[in-house]
Amino acid sequence: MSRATVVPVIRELARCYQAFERASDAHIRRMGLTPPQFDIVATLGNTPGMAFKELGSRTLITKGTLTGVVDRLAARGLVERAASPDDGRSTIVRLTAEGERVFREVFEPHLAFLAPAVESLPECGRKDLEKRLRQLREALEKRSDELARQ
Amino acid sequence: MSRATVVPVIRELARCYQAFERASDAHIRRMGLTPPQFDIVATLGNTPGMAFKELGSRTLITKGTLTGVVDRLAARGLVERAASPDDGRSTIVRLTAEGERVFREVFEPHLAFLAPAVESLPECGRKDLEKRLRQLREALEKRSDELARQ
DNA sequence: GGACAATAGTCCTTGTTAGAACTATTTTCC
DNA sequence: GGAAAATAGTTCTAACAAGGACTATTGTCC
Repeated sequence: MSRATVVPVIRELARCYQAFERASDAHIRRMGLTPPQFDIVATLGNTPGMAFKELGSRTLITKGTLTGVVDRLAARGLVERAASPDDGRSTIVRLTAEGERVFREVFEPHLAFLAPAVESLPECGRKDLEKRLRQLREALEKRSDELARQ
Repeated sequence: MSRATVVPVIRELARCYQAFERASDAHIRRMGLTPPQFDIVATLGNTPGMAFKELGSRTLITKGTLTGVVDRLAARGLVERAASPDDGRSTIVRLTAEGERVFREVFEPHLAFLAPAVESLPECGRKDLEKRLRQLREALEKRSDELARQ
């Protein structure tokens, strides 16, 4: 019974996200970054930097992965680590001047690249979509919680 | 101008998909498979097997990655390779008897696990969501094509 | 019918991913 | 104020991911 209901929604969700990823990733790679690297640079843009912990929770990149991504960005001179003044365990990550330059060069153009697709939906369609996606997300998060509690 | 329009939709899409992935992956891993392995087993279930090429295009796993995933499933005895009778270059992948058993044990229960989340949306909400996701996907695919053509 | 382009899989490299073990620091609480 | 719990990052392992080089076949077309 559940199959006929569940599969089409999940399939469209997965296909739509994968279409987004394919378009987005291809554009990002053309600009010389990997998708997680772009995510980090975009998150750090227009901020004074932030702790690993916060950067990870904003980008949904787990700490073990984040170390490596930040290492590669640091090796390219786009970000730097600094000791936190408040907490000796914590490390602040921030864009270098070169990182700021890349951010400016890459962030808005990427949104501009995606805009035509999003704007092809009518205004009310975008609002609908946002609302339904939020509902489904909340329901899925509840399933995760229930699984974790078992 | 584009930023205020584009970001919220993309954010909800990404968050919803990631919530799906988190829930789905956690459940799949509990059943002893990785997500790509589940994808392969689910795709091969109720079929006589198929070529690498087709399996890759159905699961959106690229050939280089697929070799490794199939290797690991074969090592666990869930799938097997067979020469194609039609084309000497082609290899057929199919479930073993054990793979069929795992498919039956894992596929429907996974849908049943996801069902409560999807069914928390009203019927009309699901239809709406599917429609909007399809529209957005088509527009995103167009962006990919336009990028590739440049 | 034989050179030559196209195709199917494998292998390799670089990067991402989660999660667990580990170290160093901080917080909590008796 | 000191032991114990919690927390922040790093390191490690196994797996996935894309894409390009490579091998073996098959198809094409003069």
